[in-house]
Amino acid sequence: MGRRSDHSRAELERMIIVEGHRQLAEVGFARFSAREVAKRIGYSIGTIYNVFGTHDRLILAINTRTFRLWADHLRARLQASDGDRIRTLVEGYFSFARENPNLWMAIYDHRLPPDVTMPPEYEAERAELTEIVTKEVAAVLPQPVRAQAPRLARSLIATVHGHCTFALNGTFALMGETNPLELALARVRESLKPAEGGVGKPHDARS
Amino acid sequence: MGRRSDHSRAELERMIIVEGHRQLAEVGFARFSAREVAKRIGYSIGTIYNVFGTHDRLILAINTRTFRLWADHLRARLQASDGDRIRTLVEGYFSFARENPNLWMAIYDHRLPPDVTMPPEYEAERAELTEIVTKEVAAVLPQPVRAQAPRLARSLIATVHGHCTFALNGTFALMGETNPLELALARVRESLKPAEGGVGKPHDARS
DNA sequence: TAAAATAATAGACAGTGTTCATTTTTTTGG
DNA sequence: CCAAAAAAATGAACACTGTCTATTATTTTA
Repeated sequence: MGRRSDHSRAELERMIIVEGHRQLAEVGFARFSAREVAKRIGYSIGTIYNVFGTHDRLILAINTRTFRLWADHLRARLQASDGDRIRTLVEGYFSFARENPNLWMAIYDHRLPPDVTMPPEYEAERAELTEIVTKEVAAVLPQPVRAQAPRLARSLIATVHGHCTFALNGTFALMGETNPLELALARVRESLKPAEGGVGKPHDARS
Repeated sequence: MGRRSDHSRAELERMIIVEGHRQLAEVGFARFSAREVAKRIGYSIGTIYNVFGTHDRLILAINTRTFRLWADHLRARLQASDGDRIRTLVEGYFSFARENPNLWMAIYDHRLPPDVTMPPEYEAERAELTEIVTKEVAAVLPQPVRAQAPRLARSLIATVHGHCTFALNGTFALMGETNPLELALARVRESLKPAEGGVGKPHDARS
């Protein structure tokens, strides 16, 4: 068979990614199957490999989509924020992960072999996410230290990421921790404290 | 065949775990194969399943071993510490992960299905690791807030974990970060600062 | 309309985890 | 010492996986 109905190559690619996304969200990274994706959209396994070449590239494409949805999620939250944009950011990080656990975890479950290079869209989407955070961090830092915003943002992302990971994978539950989100926020607040309110100025750091 | 040479059941179990550990360290979680482990110790695949019952339980047993080695690593480092035990702890966390990337990552790569319960030794070994950190954090906290040591320790572990994850999986490299360890240590120092030196006392927080 | 290019197929291959009837070995009891 | 019971080990079979590729079908082009 050749081209079926009126799907262009780009449309087919999109179909596969969308269905793959649905699959991945449903069964998780470990049970994801390219064959099953093909079956569900009425194509054969060969087509998937004609389009994406390899399992890794398919996952990469799906994860790129997850990054975009995640960034959208954060932007929407920030737009509706009550003013405490740092809290909004941390809550947005957590809520996306909690609402899409399999998709979120898949981003970190997937370790690509050293011979596979990341597609530029993947890196771009990822960079955008970092940028969203960096912007907010910079806005909260006083002029003299604002230049350190990128590095501090990286560190705070890692901090929140660690807390979110432990929240989703059960580590915190094992430790007896019941409120990972507030814990993460407390850490972030600490790091921004000397900046947010100026040195010495009292600050309502909730625990 | 029945019992071969003089291996008791416990010895066989140990053989499998040791070889599995070696395998996992070599090829990583994604490429790990129970069949290969069996082959390498001169047994058939059936024996592995007679002993461990399932792939998940085998991984769990191997990861339990990793936890014990990790705790040993930290204890040894602490014993040889120059006095800055918090730094020693953070460095110990990172160095173990860096020296055993596949083993360390496998701990978090492995998501066990909800019907599988963790063996008690697994939880115990994990709790011990937490305890090591909690002890050091408590030692550094002043009396009035010492009761908060367990919760703060959990949070700091998550913080360091996040930084270590990004260091190993390439996220920090993508972000342009070249010194994840010092970044993590800076965050930990911040959280312990009001405690370590008392409020207002100057403190040598390196960045 | 014939030829070239493109798209899609599905069988084959080498793996995987898992199960289990069968065989081998060891232990036990008389 | 040897037969019967218990324990240990086997490996073929099953249903899956990712990957490759020769074949077939369709579309586009000239």
